[in-house]
Amino acid sequence: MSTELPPKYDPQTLEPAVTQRWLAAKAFATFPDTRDERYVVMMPLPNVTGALHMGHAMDNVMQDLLTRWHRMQGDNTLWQPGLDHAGIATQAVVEKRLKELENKTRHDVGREALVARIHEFSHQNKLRIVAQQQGMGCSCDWDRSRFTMDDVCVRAVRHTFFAMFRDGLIFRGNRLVNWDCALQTAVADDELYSETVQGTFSYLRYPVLDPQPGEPTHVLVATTRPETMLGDTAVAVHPDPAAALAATIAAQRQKLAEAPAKEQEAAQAELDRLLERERTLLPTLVRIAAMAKAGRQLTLPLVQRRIPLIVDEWADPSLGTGCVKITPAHDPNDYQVWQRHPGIGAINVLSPDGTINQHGGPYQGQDRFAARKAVMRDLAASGLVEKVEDRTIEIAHSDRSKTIVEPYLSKQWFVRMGDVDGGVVMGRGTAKQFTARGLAQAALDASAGTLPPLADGTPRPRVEFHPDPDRYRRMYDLWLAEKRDWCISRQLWWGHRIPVWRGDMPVQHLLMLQPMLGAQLQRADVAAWVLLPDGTRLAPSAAFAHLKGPNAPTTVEVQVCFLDARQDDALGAVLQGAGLQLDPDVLDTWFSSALWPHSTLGWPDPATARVDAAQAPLGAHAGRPDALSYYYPGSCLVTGRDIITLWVARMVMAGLYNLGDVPFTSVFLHATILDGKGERMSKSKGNGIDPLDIISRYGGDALRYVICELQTGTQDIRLPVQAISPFTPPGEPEQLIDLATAKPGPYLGTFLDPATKRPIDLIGQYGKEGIAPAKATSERFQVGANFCNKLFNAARFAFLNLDGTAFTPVDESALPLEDRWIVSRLCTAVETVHAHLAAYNPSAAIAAARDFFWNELCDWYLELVKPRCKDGADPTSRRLAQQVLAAVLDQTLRLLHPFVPFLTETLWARLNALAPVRGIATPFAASDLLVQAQWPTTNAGWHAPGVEREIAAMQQWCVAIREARARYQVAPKERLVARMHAIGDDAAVLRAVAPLLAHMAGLGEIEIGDHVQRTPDAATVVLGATKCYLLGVVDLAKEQAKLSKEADRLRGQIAGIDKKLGNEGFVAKAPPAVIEKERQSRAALQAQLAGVEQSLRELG
RNA sequence: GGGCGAUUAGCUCAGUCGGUAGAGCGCCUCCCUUACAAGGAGGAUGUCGGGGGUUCGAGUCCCUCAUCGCCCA
Repeated sequence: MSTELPPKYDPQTLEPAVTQRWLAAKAFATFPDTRDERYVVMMPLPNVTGALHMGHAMDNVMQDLLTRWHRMQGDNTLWQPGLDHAGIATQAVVEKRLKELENKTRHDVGREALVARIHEFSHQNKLRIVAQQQGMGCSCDWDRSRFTMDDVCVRAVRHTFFAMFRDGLIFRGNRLVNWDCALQTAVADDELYSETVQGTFSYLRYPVLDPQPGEPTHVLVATTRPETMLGDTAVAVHPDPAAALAATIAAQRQKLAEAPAKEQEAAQAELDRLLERERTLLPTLVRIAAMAKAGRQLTLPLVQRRIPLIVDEWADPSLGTGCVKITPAHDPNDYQVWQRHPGIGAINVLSPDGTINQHGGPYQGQDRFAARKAVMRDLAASGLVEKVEDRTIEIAHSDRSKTIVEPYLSKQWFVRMGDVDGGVVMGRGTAKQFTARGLAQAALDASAGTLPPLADGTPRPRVEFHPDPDRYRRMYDLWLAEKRDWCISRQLWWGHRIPVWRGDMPVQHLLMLQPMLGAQLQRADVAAWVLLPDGTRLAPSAAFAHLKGPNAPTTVEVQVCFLDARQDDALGAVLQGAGLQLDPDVLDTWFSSALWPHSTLGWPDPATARVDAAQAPLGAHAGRPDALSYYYPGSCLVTGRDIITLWVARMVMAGLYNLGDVPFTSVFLHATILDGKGERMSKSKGNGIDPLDIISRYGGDALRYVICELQTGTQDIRLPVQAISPFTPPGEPEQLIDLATAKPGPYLGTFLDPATKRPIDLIGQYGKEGIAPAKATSERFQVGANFCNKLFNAARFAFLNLDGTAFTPVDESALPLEDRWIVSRLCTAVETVHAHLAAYNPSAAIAAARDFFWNELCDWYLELVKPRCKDGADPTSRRLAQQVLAAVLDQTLRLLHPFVPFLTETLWARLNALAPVRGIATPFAASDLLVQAQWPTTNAGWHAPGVEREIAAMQQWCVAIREARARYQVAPKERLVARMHAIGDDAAVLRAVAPLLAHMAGLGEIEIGDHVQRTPDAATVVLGATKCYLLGVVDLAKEQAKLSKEADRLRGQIAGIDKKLGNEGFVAKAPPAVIEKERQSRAALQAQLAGVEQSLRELG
């Protein structure tokens, strides 16, 4: 392989070549070995649904940064990559394409064919995602890549489900879910978005059954969804409407009294409205409340059902009609009312496809929106519609199908998060087994550090959050503390099917089967439950006893789960014969994600985990321990804030439940990437950026550099996004359109180009509409490309001078001043970068690395050694310079590698070729590939504080002289004569650095001492007690003005300090050290002022 | 409605223990100096969101208001 560098920095050719080298060498592969130090990062598995965006880029770069850093430190480092099948998101995309391209629904193609199509679709995306990750330089162990639908993961899901089901932690229950009628599945709260739509508010009259004299004949209710009245099971009124309304009125009076002027009017209007209600509506409500307490009933119109009038505080007398129709199966609040009044029951009137079911009487079969019209028409015909108002309504939509979701009562599977009588056995059968009060409590204990110690007494590791431990732990704890049961069933075809056979059975039938089934159901690899009609859950043996007893019901529900999936085939027919069916639903994607940190390592049994032939085996082999025992528990989970509850908490629970140990000990939460307007980046909004677009424009290293720089702490990041205008004529300079200020276009994801007023399409969805597609980019990444260009050129300069550099041990203290200085600064840089990385502060780390490289190595050291590298320089000095330059470049490349791996790896190869052995007193550890090289270690002998002070003085003088040169417009090439009036230490330091200063400040001659004299045309530069005269550059009048200004500035500063020192409080209370510091700085300023004043006198 | 966070240079952000504010980009001046114009040398730029308070001293601690964001219901 040639290590020659091209003349220009070109990431587009350089980076793919490096990727090939790494992959060919399997540089990221790792295996269990005898090292105790290990570092394990489990990639937050991206969805297979689409490509990666900048959020993933942040996530991946942070992981790679930590991974490379630890790998270089010699840890056995595993970064486990993989992909998530993302149940609903993926199925929705494939179904949408099916509809668009073939006009078919999933039911047209069937379950098996649909799953096959999704597999095919997933495969394409997997390739794309891996290409993106490799373009970013991700150093994952690709031979261990997993997919949540792989055999290994499928088995882990099965085992976990089985164990939780057997332990009674998984159960099926009746709950209100968000129902997506288009996809016909429950969707999670985080899969919803809300949108304002134009709707109506209909006032309906429900007849009172047998009204008594003086009682109202109807009760008025109001609703935005009239068709749900078919499922009403009650009407509620407040138990004490008078008191409730009085309280609201009192609160409004208070609000009015405190309202600022501009809100006065609105507050007064609201108060008037409430008082009006008190006069007109309240008497009726009081009467209705009394009727409710007397147990009166209503007739539900259209379906002619009797429903009770009940009292419940949910009915607010200040809103609507003061009475609320209660539809427990279709409204979350009404569901709560039902929980408080179980007697009223719940009636679900919707079929899964959103049509009215058999409970809707005459409306059965109608779509819910058609039924809404029909219900209103029929109610109006009966004179039961009081009025209809137009109203805008916030309504929840499914993010997957973009349709309105319906609250829907259905049977779903849940994981019990709360505490359980007798506790939950965690890590059953492992050496780490313990008992927790419940799953959520175990995860809470993990963050609090209150898990019980291991059997040998050592404390169990806890989970800590970075970089803000308290804040993020609070988010985690607050969510877990609710201990809300986790709904894990999804009515989809794509995913891990719920492995439970279930069905209703006549008790007689079940008892007949007992001789045949009884023994099977007792097996350790079979878990079964019998559910009585009242919800009681019994184990088979208890159930058989109970069902033979006196209070036995006639039918029961039976649920059976096999540990071994093959039993579904073997015994399925038998169970089917007995009337059971395999549950059609699949598991929530997060269920398999929760297992990721151990399923990928082969749990429950690495020895029998089936992986592809080309992949790293998970079981023990070739004398190595198995992957699970070596790599679990892992080290650090890197992810965004929004995932704390969805995933981090669930991984901790699953790890503790299956293995008795946490999956990781650190959680690094990085920032969220926002666009220029502060909005979250999203593909569908068109403000997202594909990392590959940045890479093709600026390079992967530039992308990484800037991402590291952006990650400062807890601060979210604004990344202004520009579109590359598609309207630029060929040959003309590219136009960028700022998306923060561009007006939105006709569709979501489109914008108007301000120059041409034509729309552009940022999401590639509107080709049919004739809208020009445009790529997004961000100029922020130019900074990263500039850095890389600088590094490339600095190294190129070094290489020009390093050919054949040999290593000879040399004591650091014997080096010339500038060599000792750069080595000392390097040492500080290494310590600083390391400390910032350890504190999860990549921005501070890369800033420290950059400052050293650019501001010290390039700006000073490379310039300082140039004379020693020239032809004709002293050979010994030249040889030393080469050795130090090679050594410093070596350490710098190592230090920068985790940030910009492609370029540093390229330069490393060239350095290896030119100067194979590098070091100062001893040679550094060699490595063919930088990715596997040793992280720079600090060397106490390199620190040279005295040298740093001398060079700092030289730099100060250099800058001051350059400033004077600029001010007096001295040509760069002109060599000046400097006379420096200095005494004592100052003079000694100046003499030591004089040759360096002369070179750097463009001085032809320097004279130092207390005897030097200025000339009238000399510029004077004053630093402390020392004055420097630059001969022959000055315009006398200008100089006088300048010095006067300078003297005024100094007097001002001194006056400031005098004021402080004159303050009795300050002198009395401030710490002595602070006072002393002020005194010293006053003395220094005073000396400088004296110098300036003298110069003024000298000017005349 | 509840919780969390933010507000510092034109832009994006740092700012440790309370001791008179920094970086990068952008801007201005000069320079194509034999690694780099994707560069070098120099320069300008701030009522630290507003108002109170604590303190000898507040960007930093406390209260309050305003604006913006996120999460939860």
